[in-house]
Amino acid sequence: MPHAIDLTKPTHTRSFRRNLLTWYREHQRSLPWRKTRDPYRIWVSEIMLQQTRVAAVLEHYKRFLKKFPTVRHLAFATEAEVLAAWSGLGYYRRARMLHRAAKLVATERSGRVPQTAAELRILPGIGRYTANAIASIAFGEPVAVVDGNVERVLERLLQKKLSGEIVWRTAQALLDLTSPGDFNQAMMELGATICIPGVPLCYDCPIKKQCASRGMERKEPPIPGKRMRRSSSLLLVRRRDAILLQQRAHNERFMPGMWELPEAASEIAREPLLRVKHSITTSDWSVSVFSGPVPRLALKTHLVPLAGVSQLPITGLTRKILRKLNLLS
DNA sequence: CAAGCGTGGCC
DNA sequence: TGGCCAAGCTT
Repeated sequence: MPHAIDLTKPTHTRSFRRNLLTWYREHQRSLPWRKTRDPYRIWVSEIMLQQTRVAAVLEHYKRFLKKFPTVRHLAFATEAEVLAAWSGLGYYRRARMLHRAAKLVATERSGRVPQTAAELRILPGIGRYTANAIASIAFGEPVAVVDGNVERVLERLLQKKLSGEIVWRTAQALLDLTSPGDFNQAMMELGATICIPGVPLCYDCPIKKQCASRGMERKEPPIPGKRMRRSSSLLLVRRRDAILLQQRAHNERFMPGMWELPEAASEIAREPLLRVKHSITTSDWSVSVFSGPVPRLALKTHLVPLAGVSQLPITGLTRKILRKLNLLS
């Protein structure tokens, strides 16, 4: 009968680290941010990966770094350029804060990215997780990370709820001090590919012998949150190779300054060009897109050449619609 | 500390 | 089809 891990026993923690790291080195996914130690590139990846799927990040990461290859390139870009490169990734506040932080690094640190978790933590958009991730992966600082994956892995491993500071202490106690970057990524990789939400794939788990809840079902707390269903009508105005876009006010709380299709009058009776479903944060939208004339009260609208649309920070919904209509690659 | 912030892919 | 997320941070 295998025994569950006891964090106070060095033989247990050693065995855990070895098994996890060996597994990680054999099974890790090949990802672009794992092929570099450039702190700026790792920083960008960590911000993009916040609450965002790897597949979605992959599409944007390469393009973003081609456009902004160094922290200085990013710092000297305009916010609109940065948001345009971020378009589709969501959580645009991340891009604004990354841009602000890059400006700080460029102007106050001669473009040198901070090399410790404590200094990284000061930059806008970098919290405890991100600071520790960059410091451990790029600089080998022995600081543990806790994200959704790590928390789930640890709670299953020890079969108990670990709240607040306790999770961080636990992660730190397990951390491999000689390869903190690989260890942190290994914990997250395990959570993302083996110790997944719902039913975990324990058969393939490298540390199952030490896991207290191995193979046991756990009931995830059901979240009641029901999203609101709403509908809207948008207008597609096309003049030769240009379309009409409208910029959201800069003082909007939600996606300020970003570009989208103007609203159509609600009483349009014709059939829409297109219907799309779109979910954002708290609402599920059913959107109808009509072709039509320039609306009378169109504030802050501009006729934008199709070739220039990709340079603008457009919302994800706008991107989705224009792609469906083959107006955007 | 809970709420708010976006999106596209998956089962 | 549609509910459920995914390498968090800020307020």
